Amino acid sequence: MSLRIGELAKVTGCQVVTIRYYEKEGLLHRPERTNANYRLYGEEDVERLKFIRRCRLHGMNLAEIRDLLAFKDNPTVSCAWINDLVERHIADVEAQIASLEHLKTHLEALRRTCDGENHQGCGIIDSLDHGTPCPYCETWDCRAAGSASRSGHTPKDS
Amino acid sequence: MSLRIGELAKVTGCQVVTIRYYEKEGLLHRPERTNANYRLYGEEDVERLKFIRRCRLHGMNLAEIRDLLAFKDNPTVSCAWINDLVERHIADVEAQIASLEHLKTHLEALRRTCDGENHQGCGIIDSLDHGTPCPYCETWDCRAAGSASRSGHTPKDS
DNA sequence: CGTAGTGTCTATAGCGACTATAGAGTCAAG
DNA sequence: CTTGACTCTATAGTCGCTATAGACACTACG
Repeated sequence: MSLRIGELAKVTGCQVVTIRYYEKEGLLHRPERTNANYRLYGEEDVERLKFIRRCRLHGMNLAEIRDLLAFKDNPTVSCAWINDLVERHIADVEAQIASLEHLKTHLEALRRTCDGENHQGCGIIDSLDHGTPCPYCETWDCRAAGSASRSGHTPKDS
Repeated sequence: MSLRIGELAKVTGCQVVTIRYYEKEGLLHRPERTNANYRLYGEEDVERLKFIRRCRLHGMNLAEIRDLLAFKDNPTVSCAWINDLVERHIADVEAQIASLEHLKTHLEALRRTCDGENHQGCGIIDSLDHGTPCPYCETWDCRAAGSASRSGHTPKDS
């Protein structure tokens, strides 16, 4: 039961290029090759890749997944740090939610400042021009990138 | 009243390198220069940069901000698209929040699967190994990057 | 006058997790 | 023998910065 990379992609829902990328990053082992130099994967590889994808769905980054895989391959020490990892992720996710909730209230306030008729300039542009009424946000250390803040919502040096 | 780049950075809370980056990206105009080739900024530049930063805090990306600045510089057409833009951002933020809420429930379930004592292997690793009990997430099209999903939480090809 | 410290300049590379592209080789079916 | 689908490697691009290197400018101090 050997799969080529396209078949592995299909059964795991992962892109072919991403599989090669994971190999390059050391998350997946280097698989056997056919005579034509095609990669050949077995059941273990399928499970390993599924594990990786599940971790990604849980918001873990590749470095964390590398650590988890290393532990899985060789569970010598206590797994307490894995609990800590999950705890940190929960806290991080909570912070992101709070940040996004706050952003949402701002965007909703912004939307209400213009009726889209442009008879007297755009109310949204005006609001953006004159700052927000929220004292918290004036110093909001938000490094949002289209997807809003990662760093949370901490006021900085007032 | 002319500011050098470091002073502009200070009054706007923006990094010096970021200011230069915005100039390169065409968001800020090319400023005057001193004899020593130092950039010199005026009041207008301060306001323009503050506008940009406010937009970033509202989760807008640089392309969107470029459009907003172009409109501000030359508000000829209807501003209805700005309303649409804000609406889209609100929808996007809502989707992200929903996705993160869902992720949070998963992480909390995950945390409960291990007591950190490692007497019989790690429960968290086991859970990650065997998939999640949530049928929704099995096909979760989540492109999470540490900061969780951007693309939302849409089941794909069941 | 020299020098130390700070600020500025340009150009280039790195981050993370992919994604896209180019150009070549492999293989089965018609 | 050609077509098309698949695979290979290597490299560059995405986004919004951030970091680094090496050079120049300016002020203060001795």
